[in-house]
Amino acid sequence: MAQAAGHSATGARLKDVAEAAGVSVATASKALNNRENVHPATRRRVLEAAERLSFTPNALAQTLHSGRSGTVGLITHDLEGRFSIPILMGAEDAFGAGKMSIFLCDARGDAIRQAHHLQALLSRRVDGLIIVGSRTDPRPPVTTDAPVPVVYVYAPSEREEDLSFVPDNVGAGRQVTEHLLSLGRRRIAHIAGDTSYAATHDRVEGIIATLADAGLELVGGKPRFGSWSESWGRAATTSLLAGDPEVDAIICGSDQIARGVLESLHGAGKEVPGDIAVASFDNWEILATGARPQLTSVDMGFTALGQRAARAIFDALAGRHDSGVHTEPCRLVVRASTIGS
Amino acid sequence: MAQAAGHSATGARLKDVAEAAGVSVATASKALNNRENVHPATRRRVLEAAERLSFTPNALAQTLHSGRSGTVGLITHDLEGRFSIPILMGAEDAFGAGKMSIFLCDARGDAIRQAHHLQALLSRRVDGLIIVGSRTDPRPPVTTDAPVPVVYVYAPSEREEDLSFVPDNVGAGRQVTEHLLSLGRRRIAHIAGDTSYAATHDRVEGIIATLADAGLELVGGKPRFGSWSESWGRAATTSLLAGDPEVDAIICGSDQIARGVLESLHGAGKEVPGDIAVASFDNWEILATGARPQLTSVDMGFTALGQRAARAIFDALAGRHDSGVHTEPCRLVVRASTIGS
DNA sequence: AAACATTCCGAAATCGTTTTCGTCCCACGG
DNA sequence: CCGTGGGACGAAAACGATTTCGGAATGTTT
Repeated sequence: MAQAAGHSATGARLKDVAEAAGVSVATASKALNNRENVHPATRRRVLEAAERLSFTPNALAQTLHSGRSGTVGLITHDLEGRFSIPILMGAEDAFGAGKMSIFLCDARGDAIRQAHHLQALLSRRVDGLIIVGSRTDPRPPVTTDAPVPVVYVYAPSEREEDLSFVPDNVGAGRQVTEHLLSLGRRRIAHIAGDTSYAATHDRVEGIIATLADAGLELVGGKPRFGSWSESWGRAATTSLLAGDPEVDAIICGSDQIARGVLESLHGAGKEVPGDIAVASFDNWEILATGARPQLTSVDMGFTALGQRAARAIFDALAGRHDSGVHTEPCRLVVRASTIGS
Repeated sequence: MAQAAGHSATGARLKDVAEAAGVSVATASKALNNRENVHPATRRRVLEAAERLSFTPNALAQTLHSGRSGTVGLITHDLEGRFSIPILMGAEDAFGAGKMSIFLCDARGDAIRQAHHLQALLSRRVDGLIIVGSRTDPRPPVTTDAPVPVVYVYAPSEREEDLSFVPDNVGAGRQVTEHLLSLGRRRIAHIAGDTSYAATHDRVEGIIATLADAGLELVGGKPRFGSWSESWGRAATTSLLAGDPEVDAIICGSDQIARGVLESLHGAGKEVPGDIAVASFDNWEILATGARPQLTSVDMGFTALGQRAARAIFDALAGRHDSGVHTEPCRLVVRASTIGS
């Protein structure tokens, strides 16, 4: 039991460095932090000692003293990491390499778990919080009186005073529609996703508005709502071709739906994009580039969202507060399903 | 500049609670931590005060004093979060709700970034480290003298003294082969993934050994190596059918490959699983359940790996050290691509 | 040589918590 | 009535770093 755990040597403390260099801890601290009033020779001795002992400052003690931990918490509700990993990476980038570390916690859509993680993060004195939702519908704020800046990503907060960043789904709908129109497609159908999602309706809005600007409307008059699945894509395509065989482009609510659509079109003997062009949303690489032909898809820009969130926290920390729901532009990635070779 | 930042109220400190309750901080601490020698009435007063001020102990100060942070670091090299998120969730589960928090950092396969994250985590005094690789090939240890227990997951460390947990790819190959044999399939082919991956060869080993036990060998005599892509699945299937048209089952190196295989089989007019059964590895839900028919696939058990890693860190913290590469069993998930309705 | 300005350095306070010792007071037995 | 034991509480020392402020040593003027 009381055996030597071996790991007791938690590394050198500043005190050890100071002793090795023959100075006080105060001087050692100043030397290491490039404070003034330290003799060059002394500084050198301290630096050497620190190097020799491979000294690493205890970030906890630093935080305790300064009140800043150089840490932000990221609470996600995204079970697959589909959103959170790119957002995490974007945030890490924006925080400049090494200046900040990110605590990622998975709340799994559970309010209890979320509350627990929130309190754990705050008690570790994170300097900011990023909350990632799993859908773009507004959600209740995670707290109303956090002592640090909070930024919502993907799912905006219902509170106006809060700051949120979401992808521009309406714009995404516009972009993909304009792309198809520019290719000369005029009989465009939309096989949408789950109608309970705000993202679904935003995309529809962008699509319909763009068509209207061109004096057109959707084939069949309205979108076909269903679910975010390949099987829905297959089923919808079958019924679409039966009812409106002259369609020349299909916008799909997601890459998954598009995969089903492609399969059905292939089975029906339709050429893509020769007979019918196919485009979708999400740009989920594994699905979009695995498809045949590869899918034209709108990238939702998760990395950019993460960067925006990180910068917003930086700004808030500097006293520049912001609020409201900000939309971030998406990016159309054109592949062979719309402009075949 | 020097304007009130607004967030100065970092919450109540123990000192505030003590004053509100009319006791010393020492007594307040004892009351909150259920130490003895505190009068019940006093304890009640303290608890009420803490409640009223919504007091949250500063975990940093606690860690500084106790040396235990209740935190583990998870450094991942998995860009997509495909492995790390399930592993993270498994670890969180094993650490009992709320006892431990997990710091997730993405090193993106970059040694510099990894070193930086390592030092950041250690300086925050994590109690343990979990290192997640992106492939099962042995990798150089992240450090040789960490002051805390380190566990490698998915990619094992090259050092024998280190502790690693990896999925049992050989066993996975066995399981899927036995499944097909039990269904009466005898002419089994294997369209494998990238030959540079250790996982590829482990799976091949399991498959060939199991076939040998049954007095069989692979159709074509050996696996067909390629890449982890749908297009490879399509291409390999075409050449396979041309050379060995009597094949009655195909084991695919990944779900992605399987998707390509299914598509080619469909195009060739083969029924799945009527004419040919298809099975694969990874059980990537989005791919496996979206396929038609849905894919029988071997789940690599990431969550279980995360749990094992967490328990190992717990054990090491308790003085029970372990080492070597431990394999964790995988789980065959049977779907329609092998046992059609 | 005295007065003064410069450097350079160290003692001590601070951050918020836990824990170890005292100290105080009350009740009890002798 | 006095000594004693023990329960309740508080002062203070950790934990490891930063920062303020005062003091010592050196150098520069008259």
